[in-house]
Parts: sequence; C-alpha cells; structure tokens
Amino acid sequence: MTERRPSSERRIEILEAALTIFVKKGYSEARMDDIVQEIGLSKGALYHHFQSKRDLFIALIEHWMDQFSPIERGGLMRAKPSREIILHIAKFTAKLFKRNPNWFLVEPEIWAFANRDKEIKEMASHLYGSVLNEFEALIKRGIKFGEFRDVNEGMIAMSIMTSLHGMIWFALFKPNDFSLEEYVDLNMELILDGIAVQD
Amino acid sequence: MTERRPSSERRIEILEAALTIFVKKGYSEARMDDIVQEIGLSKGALYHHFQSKRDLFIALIEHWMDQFSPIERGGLMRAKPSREIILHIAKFTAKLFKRNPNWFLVEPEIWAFANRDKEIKEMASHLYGSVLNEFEALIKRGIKFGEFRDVNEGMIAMSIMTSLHGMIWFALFKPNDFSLEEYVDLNMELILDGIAVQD
DNA sequence: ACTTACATACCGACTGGTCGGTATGTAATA
DNA sequence: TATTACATACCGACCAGTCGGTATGTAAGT
Repeated sequence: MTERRPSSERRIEILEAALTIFVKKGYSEARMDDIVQEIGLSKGALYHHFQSKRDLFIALIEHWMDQFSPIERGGLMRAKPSREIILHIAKFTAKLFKRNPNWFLVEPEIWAFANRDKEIKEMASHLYGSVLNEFEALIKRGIKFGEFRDVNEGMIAMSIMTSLHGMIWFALFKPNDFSLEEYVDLNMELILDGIAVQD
Repeated sequence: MTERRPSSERRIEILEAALTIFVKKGYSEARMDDIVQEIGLSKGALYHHFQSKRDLFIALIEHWMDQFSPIERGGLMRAKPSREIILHIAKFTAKLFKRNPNWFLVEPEIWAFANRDKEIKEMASHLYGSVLNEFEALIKRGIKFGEFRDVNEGMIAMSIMTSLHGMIWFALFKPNDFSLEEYVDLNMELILDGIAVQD
C-alpha cells in the first residue's frame, strides 16, 4: 500500500503525473496505467479521485489554467507604461516555459481535443479570451496615454499571443542555434516598436 | 464493388479522405473504417494500398509536403524586392488556407505525432528547415541590397513562420470579429517594417 | 482470336490483444 | 463504526490488421 494522503494532495500529484504522460504520449496514446505507474498508485485509486479519463483531462486543464492566472495579476506595476508591462509578461512567460515546458506542450493536446469536444473548446476559448482581453486592455491604455499609435488593439493582442505560442513550435523542434529569450525579445520588440508613436 | 481505379489515383483519393478524418477526429481517434467509409471503399482495399495506419499517415505527410512545395518555387519574381516576395508568400499562404483549411489543421496532429515518433519528427524538421531556409535567404538578400537592416536573419525567418502558424490558432478558435487577411497583413507589416532600413 | 497465366484492385467476416472502466475487498483515519 | 484512500482481479467493447476469396484487366503463347 502506498502512503495514504489527503485527496486534495493526491489529486494534484495525479494531475502532475497526468501532465507528464499526456505530453509524452498524447491524450489518446496515454494509458491510465501509465499515469498510475508514474506515481506507484493503483488504478482503483485513480478512479477514486477522477471519474474518467476525460474528467481527468478536464481537471488538468483547470489546474493548468490556474497556473497561468498569475499572468492576469497586475497591481504592482500599474503605474508603468504598457510597453514595459507587456514586455514583463512576455519575459515572465518565457521564464515559466523554461522552468516547465510541459505546461506549454499540453497546449497542442488541448487544441486537438477542443477540435472534437465542445465543452473543452469552450474552456479553451474562455482562457484565450481572457488573455486577449488583458493584452487588449494594455494596448488601449497605451493608445489613450499617447504611448501607442491608434491601432486595432484586438489584432495586436492576437499578434502578441500567437508570438508567444511560437514558443511551442520552438520547444517541439528545438532549433539549437537560437535561444528562446532572443526569440521572445525580438518578437515583442517588433510588435511594440511597430505600434509605438514615432517621434 | 466500387469502380476499379489505378493505384495512383486511388491512393490520392484515400489520402484526401484520410486528411478529412484525421483532422476531424485526430490520428488516434480516427478509425480506418471511417476513412474507408468516407469514399465507399473496403478495408481490404485500403490495406491493399497502404501497409498500416502509420504508413498511411506518413504518406499523408509526404503528400501534404508536396502541396506546399510551390511555395518554394520562385523564378518569376526574382527581380522584385525581398519585402514584396515575402508579402506575396504570406498572402499566398493565407489564400491556400482559406481554400483548404484542413491542410493546415493537420499540423497540430503532425506535431503531436512528431513528439513520439522519431521518423516523423525528422520529416517535419526537414520541411520546416527548408521553409526557414527560404525565408532566411530572402532576408539575407534584402540585407545585402540595403533593403533591410543587419538583423539576425534566422530569427526573423522564425518570426515569419510562427506568425503564419498563428493562422492555425485562428482556424481553431475562430475569433469572429477579425479577418484572417487582416491578421496576416498586420503581422507581416510589423515584421517587415521593423527590419526595414529607416530613411 | 482465344486461352492460359499472372497481376492488380477489391471485398468483408473474423480475431486477438488492448485498455477504459468496474466490482469487491482491505487498511487506515476521524 | 463510518468514511475515505487505496489495492486487485476482472470484464467486455472496440478496432487494427488478417486472410481467403472474387472480379477485372492484360500480355504472352499458339
């Protein structure tokens, strides 16, 4: 018997194991037995904590969204120019990525699932919507205070987001001659300089 | 019995059906029977043309890479500035996408597969490598002729490619308030203006 | 021309392993 | 002693791949 642990702790442990396995094998190829083996637990125990494979995956997405919510924080740097805040978020994201690439590598898995599951599509849309909203607000604010030109803020927000998504491609095919930081910095500069008010 | 057709034609018909099914359901959830049903063929016939599911998928990738090779064409516009050629390629890609989104929506499926299959990873790397090379060459050429600043051409090539990959996100989550063309134009302009020589 | 021989395209019932999920029981905890 | 956390043995639907067979060309031999 494995050491007994309260459900709240064990659930997280399972979710982390599931993340590893889902990333390594993909949702469909991932076996419930693989996940269980990863932490030396039994299948019965897993099904005690989660109703089904799909349920586990949904819980994983929720857990995953929580990991990223600190991005939506703010407060501390309200006074600074939008440019700096956006740069900060980008650098922070890159740092997160370096620390735990798996959190990002599940994304294609989520996309694939979203493509055939309405509920999951809505969850993902909701998350991306809130990320886009955050960037949009920052850009609007930048325009208002004369920092940025009068651009289509929704579009720019999308550019920023898809640029950050480029990190996923980066992780999958590791072009060994470039650094991730360089990539993120360059992309952000291109966007932010591009929309800056010329002097 | 279905009408007999030469192998070369039938293979392509199967590949196109497979593309539809793989995109709709994902590789693992796609059933060989689904593919066969799509064109009213028998399972035996399918296995007459392809050795296995994986073999079919590999053939699909090869077919898919062929579809994109016209991008690597050129010739006709050798004289024009790099900026225009790159813009042309981007617009051309967007048009391709509009005409057949499935060709792009398989990409996440290929990525996912590449993550757990060495051979497929190498195929994908090879394709992306050649796309990157093409953009790199164009940028180098632009630098040489005083069109662009002395930037890291590899990095910029990556920016261009990941920007175009953003279309996939676009297709999956269809933000109905934006147009694809606008997105592509904006991104390309940000990059190309960003590296242009200032006057 | 027509038969023999071989090749290619196709059919669909069947199988055997796989894997998500369940049933039932036991040890710890509150 | 009731509940929670876990283990083990098992089930059965599902599906990639097989195989014996049919149907349609097609090319050489006579």
